[in-house]
Amino acid sequence: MAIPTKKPDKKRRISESTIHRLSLYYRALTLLEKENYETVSSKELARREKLTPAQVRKDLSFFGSFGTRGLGYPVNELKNKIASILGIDRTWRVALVGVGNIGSALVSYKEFMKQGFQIVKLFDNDQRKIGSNHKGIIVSDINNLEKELKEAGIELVILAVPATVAQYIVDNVVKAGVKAILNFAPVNLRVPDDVYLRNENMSMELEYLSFALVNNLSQKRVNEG
Amino acid sequence: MAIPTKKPDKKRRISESTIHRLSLYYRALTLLEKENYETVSSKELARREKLTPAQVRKDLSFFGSFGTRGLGYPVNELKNKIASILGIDRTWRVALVGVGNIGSALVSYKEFMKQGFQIVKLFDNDQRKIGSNHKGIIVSDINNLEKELKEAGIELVILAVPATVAQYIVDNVVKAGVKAILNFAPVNLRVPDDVYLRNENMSMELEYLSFALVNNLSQKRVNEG
DNA sequence: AATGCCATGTGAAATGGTTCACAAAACAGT
DNA sequence: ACTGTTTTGTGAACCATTTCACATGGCATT
Repeated sequence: MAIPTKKPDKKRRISESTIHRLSLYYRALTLLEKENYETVSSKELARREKLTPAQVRKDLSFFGSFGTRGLGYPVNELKNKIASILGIDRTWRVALVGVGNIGSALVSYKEFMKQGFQIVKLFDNDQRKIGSNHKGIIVSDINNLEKELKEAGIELVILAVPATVAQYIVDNVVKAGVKAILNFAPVNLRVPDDVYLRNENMSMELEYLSFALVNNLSQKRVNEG
Repeated sequence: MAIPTKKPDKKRRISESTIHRLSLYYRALTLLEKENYETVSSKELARREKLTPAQVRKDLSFFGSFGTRGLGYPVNELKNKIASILGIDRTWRVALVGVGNIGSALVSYKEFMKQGFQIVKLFDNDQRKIGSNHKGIIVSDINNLEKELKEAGIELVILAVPATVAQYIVDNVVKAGVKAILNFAPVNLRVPDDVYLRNENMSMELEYLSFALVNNLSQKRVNEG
């Protein structure tokens, strides 16, 4: 019997930071599970991801109450619950556009697969790449993007193309009805309000380190982005 | 004659978000420069990076006053000023550890070079990779890590190794006196207080998208992480 | 059944970040 | 020189997030 832990509160808006920390908790719990822990306290979870126990409890409390006072949280149960909240208790059909440096690396990136993100289509505009095989996937012609995204039932697109063509491709991805895009190009893309766009800017963290070095920061906070 | 725009205020702590936005401003200014703009308003800068004009002005005001009332900011001058704040008005000697999927991609990643991050050393533990040439750099044996990092005067290390060995390598990187590390492994690493560590977790943004899709978020904020 | 202990869940307080709103400054046109 | 227009720079107000602190609930032991 499933006991509803908390009535869903439509009013409360969950912050981006909280969601990012859920990813960290999920990672920590996966490890704890491997280490055969049955339960874990907010204190231990916090220690493992350099957070505070109060933060852990507050984050989880937005979604229900999963712990037992005096005992802590059941590792496996909490892990599953977080997976369900994040929507990674299923598989997502992902297409990757741009089989260059970054793109090729991402096809083989095992973390994606582990979390249910299955790359099932590849696209490029380079005739030498089109038709070639990457990890069992044949690279499609970018000109068939819209059609093939629809046919393959793609729900999520990863963009690893040069900044100059990114907007053009995004427009076509949107036309194909895809509602979630992860962009690696260092450019700010325009999408309609009903499409989720996130950017992964790998230079940004290097720049932060550079800033920290030249300014001799004492704060030193670990970013988990 | 250099006119000090503002007395350095040791009290004020600059937030991480502000620094990340400086990266965005820098990127926008680089483009504006190419488009031959001489000046730019906070309004236009904000529009280009999906921020508010007040935010742009506030961010910049932490570091001085660079604009002219009624006119806006001088594009080239502001760009240089931000580069100086971020510490990317120079080159950094970078080593990359782990020449696998991600590592190989990063060696060829042009954005790093553009911002002054020069990858000058590569390390791996795989005998088949040691000695091989990637973009003109010979891959060194991970066993010589500490010694070669020192010899090469490395200031910053990028870690692209499996999570299981990341801590061991970080310990050696720290021993070599490196004070800034960018970690791609999905694991929380321990470093001394005087070492800056940042994590690049590529699954995190995908998980955020997944969360957004299953929860039908209306907020939809672009993350520039 | 009662006691002691431990760790959650959560309002309230504190802190931190963003937006507002306007005075001040600079330029253009007359 | 004056007027109008524009846009900066910045305290103050507002809003969001984090931390605090403690009542509550559950387990274990006797």
